[in-house]
Amino acid sequence: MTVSDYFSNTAAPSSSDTLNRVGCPSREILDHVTSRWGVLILAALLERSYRFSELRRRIGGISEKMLAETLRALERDGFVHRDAQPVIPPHVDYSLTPLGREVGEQVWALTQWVERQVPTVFKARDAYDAARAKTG
Amino acid sequence: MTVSDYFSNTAAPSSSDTLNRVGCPSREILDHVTSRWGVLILAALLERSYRFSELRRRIGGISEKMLAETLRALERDGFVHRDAQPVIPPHVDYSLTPLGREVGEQVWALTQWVERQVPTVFKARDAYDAARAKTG
DNA sequence: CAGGATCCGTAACGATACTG
DNA sequence: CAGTATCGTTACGGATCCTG
Repeated sequence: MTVSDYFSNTAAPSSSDTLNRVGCPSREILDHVTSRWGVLILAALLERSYRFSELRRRIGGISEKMLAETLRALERDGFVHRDAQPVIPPHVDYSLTPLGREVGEQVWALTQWVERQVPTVFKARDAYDAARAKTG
Repeated sequence: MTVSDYFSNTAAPSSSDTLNRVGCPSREILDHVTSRWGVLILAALLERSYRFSELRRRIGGISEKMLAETLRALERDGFVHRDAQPVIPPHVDYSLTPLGREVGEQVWALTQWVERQVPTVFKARDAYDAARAKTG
C-alpha cells in the first residue's frame, strides 16, 4: 500500500486529497501510544503487570492525573487490561492485552532504533548548527 | 536489551531508577518523528521530494509556521535534506536522507498497523463505553 | 490504595503580516 | 517563492484537594 492510497480513501473534513485527515481515528490512536506517557507506560507494562501506584513510581515524574488519563485511554482502545479486585484497600492491576503487547513492541522497537541513532543525530545537529553559525 | 536495562543507564535528573528520563535526547527525537506534523511530513517525503509550498498543499491544514518548524527540526536531526537553489524566485527541495527514510518507513509501518486495527479498537471502545454505561 | 474533580500556568499551535 | 516575526488563543499537563 502506498502513502497516496492510504490517505485518499478516508473522509477528510478539509479536502478530499490531503495527507491531513483532521480528526482521523487512526491518528488519535497513534497519539495515545506515542504520547510522552503512553510510550513509557507501554514500556513498563512490557516488563510485567503493575498496580497503579507501583506504575507511578516505576515511571517517575508522572502525575496521578496523567497516569489515570493515559491508562484509561489505552484501556479504552483495548491495549491495556484493568483488573480491579474488589477488596479494601483497592487492588488494581494493569497489564497489556495481546493487542497492546503488539503495539508496545513496535513502539519499543522504534524507541530502541532512535536510541541507537542518537550519536548520529547529534553529529547531524552539530553539522547543522556549525553551518548556521557560519552563514548565519 | 530489556526495558529495565534500557532505562537504567542514562542520567535521570529526577531519580536513578526511573523510566522517565526528563530531557532525554532520544525522547526528543522520537517526538519529532511521531508528532502530528512529523508523521505526515515523513509520509509525504516517502513518496517523493517536495518543495515548501507544494508540501504544504500536499499535507493540507498545516500552517507555514508548523511546516517550517517541523522541517527544520527534522533537518537538524539529519532526517530531511534541504536543497536550496539560489535562484529568484527561491526554489527549495525537501527530501529524506537515508536515515530519514529509515525512520519514515518505521513510523509509516506503525501508522499502517494502527490503521488496520481501527475496527478492533472501535469494538474495544464500544465494549468499554457499554460497560461504563451499566456500572458507571 | 485508586482514582475523580478542580484550578491554573505554560507552551504549543494557528493566523496574520511582513521580508529577501 | 520560501520563509521569519509577532500575537492571541487553547489545550495540555501539573499540583492540589477530596472520596469510596
